[in-house]
Amino acid sequence: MSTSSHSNATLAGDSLNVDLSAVIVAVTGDEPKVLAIHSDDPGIPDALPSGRLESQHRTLEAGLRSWVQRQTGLTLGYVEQLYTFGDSNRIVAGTHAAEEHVLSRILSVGYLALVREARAEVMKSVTIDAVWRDWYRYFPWEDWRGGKPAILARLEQALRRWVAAAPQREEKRLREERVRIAFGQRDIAWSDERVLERYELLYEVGLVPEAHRGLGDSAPPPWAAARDAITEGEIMMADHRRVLATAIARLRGKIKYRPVVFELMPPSFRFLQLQRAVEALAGLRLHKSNFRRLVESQGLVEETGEVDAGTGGRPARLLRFRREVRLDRPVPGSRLPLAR
Amino acid sequence: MSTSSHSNATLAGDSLNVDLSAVIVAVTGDEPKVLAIHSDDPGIPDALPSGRLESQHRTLEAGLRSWVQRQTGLTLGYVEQLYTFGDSNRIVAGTHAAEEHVLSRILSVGYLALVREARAEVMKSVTIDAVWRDWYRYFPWEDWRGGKPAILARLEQALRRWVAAAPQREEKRLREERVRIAFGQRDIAWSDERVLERYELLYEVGLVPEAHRGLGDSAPPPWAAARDAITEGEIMMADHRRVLATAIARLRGKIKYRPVVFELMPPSFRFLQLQRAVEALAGLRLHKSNFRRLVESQGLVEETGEVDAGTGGRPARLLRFRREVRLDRPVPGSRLPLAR
DNA sequence: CCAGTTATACTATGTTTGAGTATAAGGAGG
DNA sequence: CCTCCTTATACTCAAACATAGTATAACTGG
Repeated sequence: MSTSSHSNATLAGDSLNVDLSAVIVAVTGDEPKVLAIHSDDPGIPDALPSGRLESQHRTLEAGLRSWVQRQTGLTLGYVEQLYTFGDSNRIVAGTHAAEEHVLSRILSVGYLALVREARAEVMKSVTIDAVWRDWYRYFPWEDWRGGKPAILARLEQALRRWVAAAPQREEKRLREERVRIAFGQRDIAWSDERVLERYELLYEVGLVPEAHRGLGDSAPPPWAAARDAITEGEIMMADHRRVLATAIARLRGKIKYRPVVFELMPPSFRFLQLQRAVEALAGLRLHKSNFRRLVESQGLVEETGEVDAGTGGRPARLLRFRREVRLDRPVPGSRLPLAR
Repeated sequence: MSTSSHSNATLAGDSLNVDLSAVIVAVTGDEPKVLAIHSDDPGIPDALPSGRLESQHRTLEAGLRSWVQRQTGLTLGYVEQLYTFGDSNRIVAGTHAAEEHVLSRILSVGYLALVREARAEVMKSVTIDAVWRDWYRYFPWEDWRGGKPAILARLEQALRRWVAAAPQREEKRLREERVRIAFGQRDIAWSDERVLERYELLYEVGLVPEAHRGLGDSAPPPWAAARDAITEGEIMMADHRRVLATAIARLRGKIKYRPVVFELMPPSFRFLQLQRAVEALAGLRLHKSNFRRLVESQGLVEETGEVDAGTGGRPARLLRFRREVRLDRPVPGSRLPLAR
């Protein structure tokens, strides 16, 4: 680009690229789904829909929407920025090393998008293959709906070995505490929201295959003895699994105080259907009548007047989301004790 | 990349810069403070400490810390990413216009940092002058500790004129609703967290001077009749006021369910002092004994054993934050009714 | 018509919050 | 040294909300 060889380059001698990637979530039946770009080549892991920020994109969000449109055919509705990742991990050597050791730093802006039920409307272009995946495919330890997931026993075993392998006493205590908080042991309860914390701990400990990627030392550490432990939980391209973990954590937090689930529901639905959707996202089982009361007392839904037979039991009244409720309505209790 | 004349350029013909800016918060006495870069030239508004991402910066956060260190002499502790702004508003004409109409897009990553009480340790270098400012200087309508701020009456009046000036019926209803939610009118209560929503509404309506900046039409719209209304609330450089609004909103949300206030407190403090700090941030008065009960019941503090006389009343026991409490500990009530 | 499944109503018991009152312990001014 | 002002701390009581149920209703499939 004109003048000197590095003109207009922010990072002298380097180039700066911005990746936009989207975690597009839907709920089908009882399963939380995420849209993934899948390659037929078995060696290539799934990726999130993503692309580079281009100059014709007016805003970051517009750029994201246009990439998703191109890659999946989907037009996004609800979109929310998640986080901007820019670690040195993401500084990768340029493809043409001959060009004076150019480093290309990648800044990656992650987004969360919510769409209504996964229909067949996803495009299958010649080169790109977008598929809906159960998100627990990538995070099997996050689904507690059927009780404690079996894989956790193995992970916890490996984590205990890591704790035991600490060089000093103090270091050991710190490791112990981190595991205890992230995975809810002893007096601390499992928290559905600590998805990112858990993933990052597993990454750091080396219990997740991408931790040994591109670093030469591809041998797993001694505490990851059982080979199974590190192969469960499917890997993703680049740091997309981390972005997905961020998205799950954010969404799990948000459903507790904002009525965002309705972005994922069809126009009319049954109570239990709504409950199953929330359970799918949170990875937890909820108490039926109390959940019902919660939703009713907040005035989030109204009856459509219709009834759904064919559920295999007593027919249910169909509900719709009350449009009058602002999407980002805060909870009644402000958590701070206000004066007068 | 490479090959063509636009080698390594993400944005063909353009260059991409990343700005890092920090909202550095402290509480002194009863005032919420933010660190601002102040120019002696009266025509230049305050700015947030900020700088460009450089290639030697390993991570975005490291870049931020190094800029803050350089500009203010402060070494940051608690830091949290806020948001990445990348609107076309921020695409500004390059300094060397001769160079084939180069546009330089600015991406701006905002951070929130919390530091202990504003001490004199802020550096005064030759060129840069960092000062602690009461954050309500920039957002006078956000401080309800002394009752409804006087300026709000004027803003609401102007907003009513804007609503009335709507071309159609439906548009009018929409404007009415937005104002009602953002500013807490009718049946909706004022929410301390809707800082950004309020600022963006004022911006859109043109009640804030920066809305008419660089656009030629520097004349305020008819509904901003009273000139005073649009001059209150001090302006900041670029979109820094928006970044600050984002930071205040985030912090006000966070203090309700995470014990982050303690990042702003001295090593030991009185109960009322803690309450005043929270009140300063939230811009609201709190109920004394209920606040005390809340803090005590969560086990956030412990007595140091010492006592502080000299408060003008009965001497108070001094407290300290209980280190055992994890900083990002979630609240007990999960807001979802769990099963079994 | 019986078992299984889903829907919906209702209830008893506890915990948390909102809004106080009451009392304690200092300083300053007269 | 008594009174008023300020701050601190303890305690109370009712209303609101949450937890963990039970009970009953209404369908389907075999």
